[in-house]
Amino acid sequence: MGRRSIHTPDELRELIIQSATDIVEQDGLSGLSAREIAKRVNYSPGTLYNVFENLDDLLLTIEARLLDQLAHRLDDIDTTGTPQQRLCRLAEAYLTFTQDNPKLWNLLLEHRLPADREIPDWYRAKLGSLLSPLKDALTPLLDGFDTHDKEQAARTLWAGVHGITSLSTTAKLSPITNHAAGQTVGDFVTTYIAGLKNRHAD
Amino acid sequence: MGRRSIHTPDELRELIIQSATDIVEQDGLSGLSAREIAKRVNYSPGTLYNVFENLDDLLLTIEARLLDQLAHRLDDIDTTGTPQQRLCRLAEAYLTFTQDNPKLWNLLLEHRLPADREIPDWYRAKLGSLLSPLKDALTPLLDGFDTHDKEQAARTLWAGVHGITSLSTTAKLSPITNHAAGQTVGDFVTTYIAGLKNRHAD
DNA sequence: ACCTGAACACCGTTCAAGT
DNA sequence: ACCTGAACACCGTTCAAGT
Repeated sequence: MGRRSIHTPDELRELIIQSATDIVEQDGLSGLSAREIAKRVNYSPGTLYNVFENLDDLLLTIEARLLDQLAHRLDDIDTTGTPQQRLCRLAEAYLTFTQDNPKLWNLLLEHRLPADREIPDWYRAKLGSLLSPLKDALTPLLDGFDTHDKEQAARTLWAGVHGITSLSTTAKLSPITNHAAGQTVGDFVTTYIAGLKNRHAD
Repeated sequence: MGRRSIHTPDELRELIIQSATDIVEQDGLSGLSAREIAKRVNYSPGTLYNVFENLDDLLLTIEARLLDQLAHRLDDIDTTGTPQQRLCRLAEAYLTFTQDNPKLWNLLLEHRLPADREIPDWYRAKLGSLLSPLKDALTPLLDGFDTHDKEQAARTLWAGVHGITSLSTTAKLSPITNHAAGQTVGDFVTTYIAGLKNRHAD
C-alpha cells in the first residue's frame, strides 16, 4: 500500500473530475458515489478525500466547469443585428446548451449544498458573469433606464429563460415539453422586449 | 410481533405522510429516511412498504398535496380589477407560497423520480390545473389571439414566475436574492403583459 | 392480515497502519 | 508523502418468521 505516485496530484485531480463527470453524464447524480469514482480511477475511496474535501466540493467543481462552458458559448454568440436578435440568440444558446448536456445541467438543479455550507464567492462570480452578455445586449434598449433598472431587466430575462429551460428538463413541475421549449423561449424574449419598449415609450 | 392494528390502514397512511412532511419541513429532503419516518410513527421500516411502494411514491404524494394547497391559494385570489392586477396577484401568491414553504417547495425541485419511472397522469393533471387561473386572467388581454397562443402565453407566464421563484430559493444558480424576488416577479409580469399588448396592437 | 427485524447490498467519510 | 482498506454510522428495500 501507500505511495504509488503513478499520477501527479494535478493528474489525479483531473482524473477524478473526469470520471465523476462521466458518471453523471451517463447515470445522473443518483449514479454517482465515492466508491464508484474510486473504482474507475483505480484508487481507494479514501484517496478522493486527499484531493477533495468531500463529494460536495467535487460536484461544485464540476458545476463550475459547466458554468464556464456555458459562459464561453454565450461569449461566442455573434453580436450583429438588432438587440432583439442578439437576445434571442443568447436565450437560444442557453437553451441549447442545457439540452446538449441534460444530465450535467440537471446536476446543477438537483445538487444542493448542506444547509451549513455557503456558496463560495468564486462560484457566485461565475454566475454573475453569465449575466454580462445579457446586459450588453439589453443596453441599447434601455438608455432611458437607470443602472438599477438595467440590472433588474437582465436578471428578469435570465430568470425567465432559466425557468423555461429548467421546467422543460425536469418534467415534474412542467406543462412544457422539451420540444416546445424553443418556442416558449422565443415567445418570452420577444414579448418581454416588446414590453420594455412599451415602458420606455411611456 | 405482527398484527397490531392500533391504526386503520388510512390512519397509518396519514401518519406516515404527516411524519415525512414534518421531517422535510424541518430538515429538507436530505433529512428524510425510511428509518427516520418509521421511528417517528413507531412502526418498523418494513411497514412503510406495506403502505407505499417506496419512498418515491411517498414523496410524490407529499408533492401532490403541496400542489393542491397552491391550487387552492390561487383559486382564492380575488378576481376584481384589471387583468394586470389579477395576474400580479396570482404571481405574488405563487411566490409567497413558495417562500412560506421553502423546504417543501425545494422538495419539488430536488426530488427526481428514477429514470425508468413515468410521472403519473393524476400528478400531471394537477400541474395542468395550476395553469387555469392564469389562463382565465389572461383571456381579456388576448382576444386577438387563438387558443394555441393563449396556452402558450399562460405557459410562458408560469415558467417565468417559476424561474424567478426557484432561482430565489436555490441560490446555487442565482444572482437573485430572496428579498428581491417580489420586485423581479412584479417587473416580469408587468413587462410581459405590456409586451402582449404591443403584439396585440400590431 | 399485519407487522417485525434481520439481512442484503449499498452509502460518505475517517483514520490507523503500511510503504 | 501518499495510499489503503477496514471501520463506523448510516442508507432503501425485502422477506421469512412470528402473532
